[in-house]
Amino acid sequence: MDDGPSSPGRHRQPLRADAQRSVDALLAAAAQVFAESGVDAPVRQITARADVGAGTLYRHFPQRSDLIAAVFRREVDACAAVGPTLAAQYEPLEALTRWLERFAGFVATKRGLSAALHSGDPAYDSLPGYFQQHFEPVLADLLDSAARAGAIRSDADPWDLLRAIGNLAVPLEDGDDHTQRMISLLVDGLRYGAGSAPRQA
Amino acid sequence: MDDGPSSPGRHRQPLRADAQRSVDALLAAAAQVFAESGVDAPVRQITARADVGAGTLYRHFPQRSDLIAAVFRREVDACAAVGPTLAAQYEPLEALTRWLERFAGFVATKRGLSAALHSGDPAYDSLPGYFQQHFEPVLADLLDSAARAGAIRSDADPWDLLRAIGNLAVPLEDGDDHTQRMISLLVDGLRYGAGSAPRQA
Amino acid sequence: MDDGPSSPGRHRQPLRADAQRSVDALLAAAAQVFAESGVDAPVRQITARADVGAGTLYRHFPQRSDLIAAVFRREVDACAAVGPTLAAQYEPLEALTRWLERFAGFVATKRGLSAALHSGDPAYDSLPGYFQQHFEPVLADLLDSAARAGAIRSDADPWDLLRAIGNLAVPLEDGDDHTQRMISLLVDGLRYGAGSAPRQA
Amino acid sequence: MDDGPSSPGRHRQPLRADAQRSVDALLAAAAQVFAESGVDAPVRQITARADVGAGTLYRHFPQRSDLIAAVFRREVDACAAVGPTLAAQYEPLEALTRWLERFAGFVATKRGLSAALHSGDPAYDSLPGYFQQHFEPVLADLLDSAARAGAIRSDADPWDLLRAIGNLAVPLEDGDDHTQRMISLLVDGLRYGAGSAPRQA
DNA sequence: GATGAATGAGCATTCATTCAT
DNA sequence: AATGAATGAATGCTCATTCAT
Repeated sequence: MDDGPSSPGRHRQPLRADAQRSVDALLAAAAQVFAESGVDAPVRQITARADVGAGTLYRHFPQRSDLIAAVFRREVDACAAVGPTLAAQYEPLEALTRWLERFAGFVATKRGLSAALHSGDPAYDSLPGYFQQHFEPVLADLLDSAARAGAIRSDADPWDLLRAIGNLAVPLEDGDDHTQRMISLLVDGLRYGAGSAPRQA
Repeated sequence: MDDGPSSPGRHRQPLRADAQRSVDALLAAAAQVFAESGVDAPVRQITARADVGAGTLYRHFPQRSDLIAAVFRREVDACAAVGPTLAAQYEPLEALTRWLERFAGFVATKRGLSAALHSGDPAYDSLPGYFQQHFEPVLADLLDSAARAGAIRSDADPWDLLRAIGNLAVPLEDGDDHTQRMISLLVDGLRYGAGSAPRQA
Repeated sequence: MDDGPSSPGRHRQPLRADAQRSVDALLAAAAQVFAESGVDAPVRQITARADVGAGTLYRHFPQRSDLIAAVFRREVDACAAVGPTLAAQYEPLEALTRWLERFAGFVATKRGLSAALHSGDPAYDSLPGYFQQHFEPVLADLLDSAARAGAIRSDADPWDLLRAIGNLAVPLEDGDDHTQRMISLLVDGLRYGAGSAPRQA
Repeated sequence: MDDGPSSPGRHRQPLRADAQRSVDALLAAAAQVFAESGVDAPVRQITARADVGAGTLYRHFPQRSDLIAAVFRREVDACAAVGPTLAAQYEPLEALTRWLERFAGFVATKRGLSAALHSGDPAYDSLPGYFQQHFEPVLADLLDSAARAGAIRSDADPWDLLRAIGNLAVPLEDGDDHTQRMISLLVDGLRYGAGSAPRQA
């Protein structure tokens, strides 16, 4: 399921020790830089922090999106993995809400990611597919469960919701829970018109 | 001292004829350029189209946001003005929905505006205030009416909603009404838990 | 006939004093650099020597070939102008030979020019036309006169000869008159088979 | 007669089998790459095609010119060998002309070779000697025969001619026989002033 | 006031060569 | 011997902003 950093689909190919060191340094550096300056931070900033030549970065991550995907892979996996866990622990609606907040948390710390996704720059072309592939099934399951439980309508499109929250979830000043309120509102929208009425016992 | 285009609050000081001509040309040019290439299009593109020197632009619009605000002023005013009109023509909930879609339409055609607002670049610092000042009261009224009519809850924060839709409203491919669906969902969220139950008679 | 450096065909537009200074500095610097390092020397080398920003160079000479043409314009003009002069002073064959040597002298000091002409790089696309336009008519006249005098054949193609000598005329070590010998040989080739026999009185 | 590819003068030392395989692969790959992209094609292109590490190339061919010479050795030998053959089949002048065209054909397919020879880059220093050593005697013989037959003058310098045609023979667009015409012209130059007059019986 | 020339830091990217593995 | 990862200087080019004219 996992392989060399730049060839997400091929057969695993063990990296030489020095290469592995470089890749690790780059991922760590990029993670920091992305957090501080956004995903479109200058390449140099990353290589400098990783103490690595520019060519090394391009060797392992020929496309900018390759680096982004690699940096976020762990986080994406982690976030996606939370879906089933929540589904097992909470009742469907609660699980859904919690996961959306979790997902928003993931997005919010990725400054510039949303912009990059819509920039039209071909260097980012592969990213939407990457995210869709990893997140859509998870959300689809959560929506299904909630719908089957009668808690929400059954016509919600998971990709629609992911895009919406992906755009909504902007980094905020401390103490501002705008994103959370908006998620709550969206979920209420899903509940509205579901089989069971909202209020009355 | 004057309120040349960049100082909206001061005492009016009529521009010299040539200055006025420059400002007009810049506004027209910027409007076109923003529409074609987004609000972060290169400055030269604008000055070239306006047939004006770069210095002239900086004289009248020292900050990028000054130009953006000036360019959008008419559209902002127009969009804001639609609020009362809709309120007079439709029942509260319908008016609210329609205006939010109108507002989304405004935002969607401003490529890069949302990104600019969150870029952290001080050149855009004054924009959020500008939009808040013009749009918030309008939406507040619409929400109030709808709430008083019992169509939606009464605790909705207009600025929250404006920000949400401002982020949500991304330019889409033809035929994709993602934004409209999401607005509808948000409004349903507002309706959920309002005095009257959604479905049953 | 002559205008702004980058717009060889338009109406003359007097340059501002500072612009003229920059252009002059650039031309002087480029001339030196081309002589030392060839026409594909790094841009930076030229701007540094001219004490001018990189943008200034690109403003006046958007294409590399624009700079080359401008740098060589004087020399091209001078070389082309020598044709009629020689034609007036010497008998046709002598004039022809002398001009070809003069032309070879022009080419020989332009290191890399010939290579640039054949590099396929679009940045040099306009150069062949530039040279053809300036040199071909001059050589055509010289060939015509010599042919009419019966000194050479009448089927020589001027552009063919220009290309040949353009390639032939490579910078040589001091004291090596390879180029001159080859020109002489080519001219002998032209004489061969002309109306009058070579040797016998 | 032959030794390690890079040390033409030392005592023969048979290569290990794997080393020989590498060298062969490199020569084959380089031949293809030179034909497609010229002799100054990126090194990586060659090593990639040879499926060999970069270090391996540098081990066997420390200088770029070593590789070029090795790659062209067969072709050079073949071209040189044609001289005597032609001399045996045709009368001297015809043989001379045909061989010059053959030589031009060799040069013309080596994109960038002529430029490399004059680049001043020390990596190419040894090439002129290599070519001189192989081609000069062949041409000297052809010139001698033609001169002794009275078809051309006797003062032609073979190295001069080789250089001239080496420069002249530039890759051309299809259907353009510029090079052939120029060779013909040069040969006519050689004929001019020879013992026998060109035309009159 | 207007102009637009000049600036020059900044960026992505390539590639010959070295050297740890 | 072979590998190929790493290096990092070098290069062309852009563009916001300033300031001489």
